[in-house]
Amino acid sequence: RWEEERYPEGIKWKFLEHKGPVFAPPYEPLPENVKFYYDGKVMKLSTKAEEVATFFAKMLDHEYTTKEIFRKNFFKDWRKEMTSEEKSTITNLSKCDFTHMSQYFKAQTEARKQMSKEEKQKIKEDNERLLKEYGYCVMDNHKERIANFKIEPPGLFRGRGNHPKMGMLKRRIMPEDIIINCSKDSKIPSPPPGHKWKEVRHDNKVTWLVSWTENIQGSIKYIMLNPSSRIKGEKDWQKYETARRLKKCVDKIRNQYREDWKSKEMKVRQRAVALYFIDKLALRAGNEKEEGETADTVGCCSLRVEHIKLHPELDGQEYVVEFDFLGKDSIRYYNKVPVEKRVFKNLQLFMENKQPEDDLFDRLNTSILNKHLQDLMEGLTAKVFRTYNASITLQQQLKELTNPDDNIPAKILSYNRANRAVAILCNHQRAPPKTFEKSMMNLQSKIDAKKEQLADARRELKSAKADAKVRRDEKSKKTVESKKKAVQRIEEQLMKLEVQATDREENKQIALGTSKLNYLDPRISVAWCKKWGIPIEKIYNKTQREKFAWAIDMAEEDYEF
DNA sequence: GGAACGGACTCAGAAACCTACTT
DNA sequence: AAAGTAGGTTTCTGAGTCCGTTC
Repeated sequence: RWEEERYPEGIKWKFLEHKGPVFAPPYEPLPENVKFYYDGKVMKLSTKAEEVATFFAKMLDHEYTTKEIFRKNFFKDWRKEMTSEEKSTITNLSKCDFTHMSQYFKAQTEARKQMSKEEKQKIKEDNERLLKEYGYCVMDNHKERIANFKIEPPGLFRGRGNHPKMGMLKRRIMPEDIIINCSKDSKIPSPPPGHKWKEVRHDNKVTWLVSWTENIQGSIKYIMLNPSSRIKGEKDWQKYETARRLKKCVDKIRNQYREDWKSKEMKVRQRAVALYFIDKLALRAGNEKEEGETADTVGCCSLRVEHIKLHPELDGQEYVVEFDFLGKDSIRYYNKVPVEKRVFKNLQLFMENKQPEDDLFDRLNTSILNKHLQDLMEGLTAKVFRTYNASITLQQQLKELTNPDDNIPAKILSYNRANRAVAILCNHQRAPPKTFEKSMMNLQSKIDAKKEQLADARRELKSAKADAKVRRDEKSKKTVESKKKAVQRIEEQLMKLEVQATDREENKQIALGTSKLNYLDPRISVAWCKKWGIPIEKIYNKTQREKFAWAIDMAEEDYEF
């Protein structure tokens, strides 16, 4: 039971043994008959140049490949892989014809789909073997699942949003790039034959097993454990405990920042207004980013003047702030929020004599803000507000929306609605599924069919009743009963379908997964299930139940966040 | 102090994959 | 009964937060 184990400060484990990473399969050159054309003429590429060309060919249908920056970055990196002859011939990407290669890959995909059962079974078994050998490690006394034991294969970098580095070549990771972390007394994983690890270290103050430096941003990538592991679960639990501590002092903090709106110091005022946004709107902290290295996105502290508009009055409301900016993953945040007069006046002050591209909070950054929060409560940082507000919203919404008389599907709809309220708060959006319209129509026709079926069943019941009135025998009574049951059953089915339709419609552009997995104290959901007799499987699938195992056996129906 | 940087960890949506149901 | 589809699940890897160190 991991909940009971304790480690000295900063120590993450005592024993760690694993098999090291699985490398991407080596490049397989294209068959002779698959051609690349330059300027209308067949051209045989060197293996290295060909490999990079296939990365582009595989993405040909994606709109990425039409973007100027993507093409420019790709072409620059591709040329680095070319022989000098290739370099002198291939000077213009627009003259490159990858369509034959692209068709070949499509055919391959198709062929994979068409494989016989036996072939598919064999692949499945191979994967299982790989998972069994490399997918687990031993950390202290537990065998634990590893999250990502496969090294990322080479390919073209695809950032999110308008990323300046899109299209750049993500190089192949070799054993010589890899740092292994494990305990001294474990069996140290061996590198592939003929290769060496970059380094083997024994650092039990960190949780990762393998790391390497990626070539696009120069950042470090890690292999770590699965969410079901002790080390992740314990951390997750701690996160929610910190948020619960915030619950106890949030009123005090709110009073404090409201006072600070009046401060003589500009820095304090900015801090207080920013904190108000973080608290009220669940904005992210907003670290500074290096210009030109990433997409231009912001969070609270990095908001610029151009990201907000002030409306002294809008649609009958006073002091409205209109937010419009790109947040994490270049997801747009758009919101019109009535705020307190003091906040509004402060914002006007902060914006005075500034250009649109100037920082709104020019005296503030996340480090200043977090230092202040640390003084208000131990372990408090900006992101704790997101966790706190998400979880408390779920709890509140569940209380408000759950109708004790509802059946299980209707209660689950209520749960999803509560979940949705949180996703909206946290601005968790998704692109509407490509098949959305169609699937909605299918569902509607199912509903129509069910309605007809219900009408039929009701007619039959009516005539059975009439019949029974005349005959007054046991047999016709029984018929009435069974027809009644049929009507009830169909009504229930119809209701289920309608609930499904509502749920899906409301969920069109909302992503529930992120909040469910990362922001909602799972004990709230577990308690709710227990209270209303909802099977936990209706709320959490298998993976989620594994991740939240700690909460499932911890929480009783009276759990309060 | 505070900026710059490296490092380690959480959180993010898209895409690939799988499976159960239809046709 | 094979093939096609829809929708849920898993994988993938990029994008944040936050902390410690150094100058």
